[in-house]
Amino acid sequence: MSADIAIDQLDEAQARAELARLADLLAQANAAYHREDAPVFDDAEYDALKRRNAEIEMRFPHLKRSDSPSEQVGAAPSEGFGKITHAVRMMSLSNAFDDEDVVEFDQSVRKYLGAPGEIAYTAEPKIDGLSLSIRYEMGQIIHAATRGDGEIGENVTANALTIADIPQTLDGAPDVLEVRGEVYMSHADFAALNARHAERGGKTFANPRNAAAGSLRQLDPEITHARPLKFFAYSWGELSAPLADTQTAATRRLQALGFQINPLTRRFTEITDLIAHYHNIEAQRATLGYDIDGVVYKVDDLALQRRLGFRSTTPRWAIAHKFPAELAWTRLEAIDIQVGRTGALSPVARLTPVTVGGVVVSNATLHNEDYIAGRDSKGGEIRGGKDIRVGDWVEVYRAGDVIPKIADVDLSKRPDDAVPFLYPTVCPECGSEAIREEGDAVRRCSGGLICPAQAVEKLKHFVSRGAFDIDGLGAKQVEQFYKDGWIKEPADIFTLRDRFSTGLQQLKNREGWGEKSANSLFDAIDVRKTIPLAKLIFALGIRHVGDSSASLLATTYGTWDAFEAAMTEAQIGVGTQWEDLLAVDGVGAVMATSVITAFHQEAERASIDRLVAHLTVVEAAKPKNDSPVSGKTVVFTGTLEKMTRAEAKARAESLGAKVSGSVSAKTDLLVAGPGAGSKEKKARELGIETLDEDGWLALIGTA
DNA sequence: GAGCCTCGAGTTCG
DNA sequence: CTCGAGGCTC
Repeated sequence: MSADIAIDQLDEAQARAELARLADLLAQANAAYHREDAPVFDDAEYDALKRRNAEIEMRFPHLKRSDSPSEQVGAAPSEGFGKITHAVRMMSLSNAFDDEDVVEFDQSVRKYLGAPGEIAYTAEPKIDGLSLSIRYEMGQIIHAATRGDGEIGENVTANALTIADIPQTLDGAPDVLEVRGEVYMSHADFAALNARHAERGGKTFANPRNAAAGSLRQLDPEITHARPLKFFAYSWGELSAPLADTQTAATRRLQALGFQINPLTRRFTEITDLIAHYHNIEAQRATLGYDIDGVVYKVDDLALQRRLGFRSTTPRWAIAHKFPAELAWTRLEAIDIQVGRTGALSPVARLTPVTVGGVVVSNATLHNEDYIAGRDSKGGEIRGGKDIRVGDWVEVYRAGDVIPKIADVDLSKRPDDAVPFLYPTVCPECGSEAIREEGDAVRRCSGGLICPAQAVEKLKHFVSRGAFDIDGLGAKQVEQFYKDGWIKEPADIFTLRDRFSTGLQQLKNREGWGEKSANSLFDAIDVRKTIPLAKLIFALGIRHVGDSSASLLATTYGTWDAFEAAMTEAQIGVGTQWEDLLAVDGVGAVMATSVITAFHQEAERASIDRLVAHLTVVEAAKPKNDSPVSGKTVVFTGTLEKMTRAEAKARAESLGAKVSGSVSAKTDLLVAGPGAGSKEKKARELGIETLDEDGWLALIGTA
């Protein structure tokens, strides 16, 4: 059989046939494995097939099949890359900008754990590349995904396979292992790559990070193969068995499996030592041979990491201590005012283009009125109280290496005729009065939907990701349609097809629009006529109601009819509807007022009604959580010995319980430690179930 | 009332 | 990514 032919003796036709055969076999094997019935092959056989497949692909990259087994999981990417949902979310890290932030980090860890004694931390350079998660099952690489938004990343398996630092098979790994780390390019390789490109007259990359990102996201793996990418492992996602008890041991284990671990990783028990190591690494920055942008500290003990857990997007047990940002001087040419969806006037600095941290910056945010004036919103000084004037020389940096901001003003170079910036009190877009509420940092246009800028921004929000997300109808198209007078409010989107049976002709005549694209736009719009309640509420763009609050409202009220009826009947500050709204955990008076107002203002309400008439709104599912405490209100009292309050609360909430501070008739369960007093007495009077700490831990299954 | 945490709304460039 | 502010806890 062809399986016996050595790979380097295969001709093209044989290779093609062999790849087809392997794809078929491995697909069967995967199906069997995932159904957990009798595996077709044992591990060693599977392993050998997978390796053979990869090796043939390596030799004949152009023969690689679209359904290649090396890219298993998820749909075959038809356009660009397929998506992969991370089994375990890829978190980001919170940042420390100075030594004091690091001390505070340590204090918050200790406070959360409650007098834990000595705590060891690891410190490692933060590589400036892009993060990658690589999944292995039974020692075989299954897929590799970029971080994406943390939940869903892009399938770059074929490209990851070409990186020498990424093993294709692992010996002695847990059955399921997701290895996480950073893909990067060394300075030397970056320079050589750019030199090669320049020679051929091609475009060069601005910095190693862009080169690494551009290389990993090549659609043709052969190109990626020719790019010298490297990989450091530092973390993991899903695991079928623990790697070790500590961060240090776990990364050593990854090293033993064949991954590169950064050699400057150390373990310390004193914060002063962490900070000393930070400065040590900083001193070596120029000679490392690759870009780093800080040092990451992690609690070493994985049991403590587990106890500390996560905030919404960041772990409590790690922090990135960033190096000071790169700075550059340039001239401020103008200050423009943009008007946002809520009417907020935001100033933007137009700069003489300047390179900062490897990219050319020509705009920078100026935040608000006070920032320009050199005051913070409480009247204190920022930037030494220097105001910013058009014509000034300003020092620019990229906050978080992303958003350009102004750090300083050089008064010695200020032109004699420079005058303080006069912040407009009238909306530059519609001429309505722009009002700054007492105690508010932003000035807002009072024009509402009369203001074209607000109307357009609201429409852009309506079609954005997370809201209606209509394929082919992005910010640009919305702007154009608004200018044409075809779409003035969200409801107009859903009558486009009908109203433009004649207009289609016009649409087709416009550049970039053929009959096909116009029809696919209309189809994409029709698809979204059925919309989940949460997305609809979010799409309305009510101030103070974002993604998360919209979901909250949706699950609280369940249906559009219930929500709409409640908001219509509700009165601000009084009545049962108001009380019900405020009883929702996470809704306060400000948000409640904002929502109710939207449903009571005539024009806005009419617009909402016109929109909803076109839609089928999908009921919001009640959050189902089958933990024994989900939906229960729990109160903790007395001294907890195995966990701190914050920890107990976070754990209970992650299981779907609501944690309250005081016992009332609504309380379902009291957890009382030693020293419990009046709360326990009250619970007894009310006949509320009471448990001690061990009873609670047993109940939630972590005794 | 202060202090945390989370969310919302703003922003840049490739 | 950051700032400001809303909401909740102590």
